[in-house]
Order: sequence, then structure tokens, then C-alpha cells
Amino acid sequence: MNPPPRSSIDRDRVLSEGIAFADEQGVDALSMRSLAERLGVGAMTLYGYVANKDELIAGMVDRAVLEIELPATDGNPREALSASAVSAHRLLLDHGWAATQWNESAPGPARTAYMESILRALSDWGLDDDLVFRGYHAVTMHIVGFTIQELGYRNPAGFDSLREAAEGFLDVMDADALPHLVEHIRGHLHGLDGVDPRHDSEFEFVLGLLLDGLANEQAKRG
Amino acid sequence: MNPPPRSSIDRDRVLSEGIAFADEQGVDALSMRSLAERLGVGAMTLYGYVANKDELIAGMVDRAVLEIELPATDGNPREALSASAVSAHRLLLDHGWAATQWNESAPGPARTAYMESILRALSDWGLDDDLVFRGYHAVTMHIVGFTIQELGYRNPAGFDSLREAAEGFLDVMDADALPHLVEHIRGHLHGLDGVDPRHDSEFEFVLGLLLDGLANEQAKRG
DNA sequence: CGAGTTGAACGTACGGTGTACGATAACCAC
DNA sequence: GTGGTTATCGTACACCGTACGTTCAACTCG
Repeated sequence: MNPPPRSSIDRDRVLSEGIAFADEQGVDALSMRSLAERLGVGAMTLYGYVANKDELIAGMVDRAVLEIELPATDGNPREALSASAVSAHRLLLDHGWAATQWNESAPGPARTAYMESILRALSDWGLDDDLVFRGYHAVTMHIVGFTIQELGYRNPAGFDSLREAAEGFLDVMDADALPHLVEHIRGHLHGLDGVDPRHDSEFEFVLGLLLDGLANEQAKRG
Repeated sequence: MNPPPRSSIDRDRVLSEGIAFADEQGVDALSMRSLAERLGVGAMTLYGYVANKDELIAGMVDRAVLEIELPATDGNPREALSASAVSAHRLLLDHGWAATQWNESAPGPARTAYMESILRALSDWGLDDDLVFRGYHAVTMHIVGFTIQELGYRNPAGFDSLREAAEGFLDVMDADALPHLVEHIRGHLHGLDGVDPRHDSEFEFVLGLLLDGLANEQAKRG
């Protein structure tokens, strides 16, 4: 009764269509049934390529991580690190679901390779073992955490745009009790208006704080 | 047929029992039915106190945020900021689900008050408007992002403990291809053994990098 | 005291979810 | 042909969030 097609599907296609689906409809809309339908296949067929839904999403994350540009091994390690972080930031913004899922599953091969490359770059940069250990956490925390926060602001729950959310918020809020917050939200709106270019480089600014801090600490330790 | 109890339940109890439930069983196990059962009430009764499940969780987060110690307004603003961040870190470790949900919903009154207090402290510290704006993102990103990452390591998906996960990982991994990663994981294990106290202060170390960086930048700007 | 009204409680039901199980039928080696 | 292998997937189950409408304790008013 069932099995006519017998083809045109493999783990890679499952993962890449899963990524495309999550990009388009959001990861919440991704169900085994909906993804199967997109692939023109029965829901249970997916379990031939994927252990369960969690493993599907973990696989999608790992596949997405593959696109991150790893820090170059030649040239200035600090710049290589920075370039790689920017590449990761861009990728996570493109695949918003991946940022939130990043820490929800054990790392696959792509993520372990990525971790290795960051650690290597920190080490090549001349940090001692202790600072490599701490610097790694600082840098990866920033890449993922900053992006999650950014996405939270960009796609505020219940609103269509940051502008709408910010303006609604300003209306509702007790402006006298929260003056600094009002100012901060105005800052976000100005960023949207292009009045102020600082928004674009925010990620790199904070990354710079961290890398400079690590370099200073290393210098202090001699 | 239905309504006998008529009491002993209000929004506050719904939220605090929700928090207790999520702390004990994990937020994934929290369903309207399971929470209602815990409260000795029908599932639909909850909808009298909470608009829907998302709003329930948003309320739980906001209620948890209330416990964070806000930066003191007297004394050294930098130390106040740091103390508050440590308090937030501790709270988010205790309520792991809150860290992941932090950016998933619009901020409630407690979170807006918290935001305001961080912004105020940065401003009192003497940062200019631009650095307050950027510094706020840096600091909050660190508080939430670092904790999420920490929790990901502590409760690795599919393992009972960090030790188990790390050791399993070391077994499975290609140690020759990933030498820095092997070293890093060993570092985590040593941290567990108490051989090395650095793990405890990692959060504060990175926070220090950020705050020092902001102070330096402000000094540079004069 | 009795009648009428209000509003909290929540049973039922619907359309979804992930996935265990087992039936089906195309393919391949002989 | 024939038999074994293997990918496909229909069915079913337990659970989810929640819309809808009923029930009935408690309050108000005469």
C-alpha cells in the first residue's frame, strides 16, 4: 500500500530542508509531519534518517555551523578570531533558531571542529592555558549570547517589528519611573533610523572589549 | 457538578508553583495539566489567572527576576553593578529555565525595573550615553548568555552529569585531531575535582573584562 | 426567607504533537 | 521465478494547548 517513491531523500536533504523550513516558518512550526510533507514523504520515513526530533534539530545546528568561517591559521590570530566571530554572528542571525538551540544539544562533529579552531586560535595568539580556558568561554558566550539577545529585540514576541514593539512600549511604560530605559529604547529607534551607525558594529565592539581584556591580562602576566 | 473548592488559588500561587515545578521537573515537563494537578485544580482553571502558557512562563520569569538584587545606588557603582550581576547569575543558575526563557517574551514590570537599574548604574558610573547603550548590551548579554552556556555544560543533554558527559566525550572523540578541545575538557574536569578554583570565578572574570574595557574606553574618550 | 444574578471552576472535545509498531511492497541476488 | 532485505509509511496512542459551554456556590435584592 505504501512504499512507491523509494528515493530522492537522504539525511543531508532532511537536514537542509529542515534548515530551510526553520528559516522560513520558524523552528516552532517545524514538526515531523510538516517537514515530511515538504519532502513529499510520510512522517515516519524521517525516522530512517534521524533518531528523533531532538537529534534532527541537533543535526540541523551542526550542519549550519559548517558554514561558519573558521579562524585562519596564518596571519594575525586576533584578526582571524575576530573575522570568524563575525562570520558566526552573521550565520546565527540568518538562522535565528540555531542560536537558541546552540546549547541545547551535545555538539556534533562540525561544532567540535569549530570549538577546536577557536581554542587553537586563542592559543596561537599567545594566551596561557588558563586564559585560553577562560577566553574560550568569554568569546563563545558572546557570539551566541549576544546574537540571542539581538534576535530577541529584532523579533519581539507579539509584535511584527522592533519599531512597533519599541513604540508600543514607550506608550505603555511609565516614562518618569524609567527614564534610562526610555532613553535606551530611543537609542534603538535611532539606530533603526540610521541616524546613528553604532548598531551595526555593536557586536564587534563588545568582542573587542573581550579580546583587548584578554590581551591586557596576558601582558600583565608576562 | 464542578465548582467546589472556590479558593486557595490566585495568580501569585499559580506563578510560584509554576516556578517550583519548573525547578524540580524542568520546564519541558511543565504543562497546564501537570501544573493544575499540582495545584489541586482543573486545567482550565489556570486560564482564569493566566492568558495562556506563554504568558504563564513570562510571568514566572518576571516573578523570578524580582529576586535579583538590584545595584545599590550609594557606594561604588562598579561594585554595585558587579554585585547585582553576581546575584542575577546565581538566580539564573538556580532557575535554569529562566535563563533560556529570558529573551523569549516581552519584559514584565520586574524586568523593566531591572533594566532600568542596570542602565542607571552604568550612567552613575560615569559612562557617556553611547557607552551606557553599548555597555548595557554587553553586561546583560554576559549575565544571561554566560549562564545559559554554563547550564548547557552542567546538564548536558542525554547525560546525568558533566563528569559523565565529559568522560564519554573524551572516549568518543578523535583526540589527535582535536588536541585543544581535549585539553579544554580536561580543564572542566579539573574544575570539578576542585584541583583548580578558577571555575567559581569565571563569571566574574569575564564580567571584569567587560567592565574594565568600558572604563578604559571611557577614559580614552575623556 | 426566597428568587435572581453573577462568576469561578472545569468537563468535554478538537486539532495538533512525537513516535512505537507492524504491514507493505519495491528492490536485489540467486 | 523466488526469497530475503529494506525503505516506506498508515495506524494508533498518549499527551499537548485551549475554545466552548455547563454547573453550581455565593452574593444581592426584595
